[in-house]
Amino acid sequence: MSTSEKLKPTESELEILQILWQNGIATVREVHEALASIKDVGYTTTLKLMQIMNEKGLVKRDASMRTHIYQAAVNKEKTQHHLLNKVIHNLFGGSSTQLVIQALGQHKTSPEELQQIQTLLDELKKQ
Amino acid sequence: MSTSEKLKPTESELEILQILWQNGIATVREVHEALASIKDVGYTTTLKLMQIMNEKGLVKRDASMRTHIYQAAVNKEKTQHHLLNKVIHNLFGGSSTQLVIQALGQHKTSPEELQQIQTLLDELKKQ
DNA sequence: TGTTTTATACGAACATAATCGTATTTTCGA
DNA sequence: TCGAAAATACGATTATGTTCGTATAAAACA
Repeated sequence: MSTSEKLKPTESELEILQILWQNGIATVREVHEALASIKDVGYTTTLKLMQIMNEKGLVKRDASMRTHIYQAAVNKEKTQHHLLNKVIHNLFGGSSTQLVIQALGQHKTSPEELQQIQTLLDELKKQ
Repeated sequence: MSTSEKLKPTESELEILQILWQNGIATVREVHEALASIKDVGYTTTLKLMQIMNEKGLVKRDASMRTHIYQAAVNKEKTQHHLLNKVIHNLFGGSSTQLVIQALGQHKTSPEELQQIQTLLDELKKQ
């Protein structure tokens, strides 16, 4: 599968990637438990999804033991970057500023976070 | 269709909504020309999509004349808000700050836009 | 007026994603 | 050791989205 395609996981695949990004490595059972805690899903469904993700190259697995060990095969930041660009393009007419304004406006942001953004903003202003 | 469902247009539907949000009203022909200028698509495909969107309640149409007049039936800002929340949740673990930082970091932002964000940031800091 | 163009309606085909049942194998505990 | 539990493989089904061909009707026009 192409690099660009690999950065376009489906929504279900993204849920699994989130868990793998967080855990580093995990078995199907572990991923499934995490998923089952937030939604109603059967074990073999999770298994099948992870098998498909393996075929697509979204995850890697160590199949040397009976219980396979999975890990993400795509970079978290790259995936975020790619999907965020799509949102900016599809939803905000290409203006990241519009997106930023919407995002800041609709959520409660702590003073610490505001400071974090301020720091980044100051740096951008310098250039 | 439920309100929440209506805020989840597919990618193709979103392309059409963008055009309608921009134009206010438009015929199938007009929407199609706009689409055809950016991608390869047949007229009846665009027509069918807009018919489906009408059934779903994503658009409204005036069918009193032979050439129907379409307009968006969902609010642009609400749709942006809803989909952005999904991205924040699915992709950034619920942290809008992380999204903002990524968005600002990966794009060239003009001084005017930076100022715009600064103004918003100042307001948020006051509260 | 007769032919060509333009419009909508609608079904069918195709692609992709998601879900789950069943078969098979392996492991482990009573 | 034997049966239950746990794991993977895999096919089948269902749902959804996308694409387009054909039929039909209305309008334009030569």
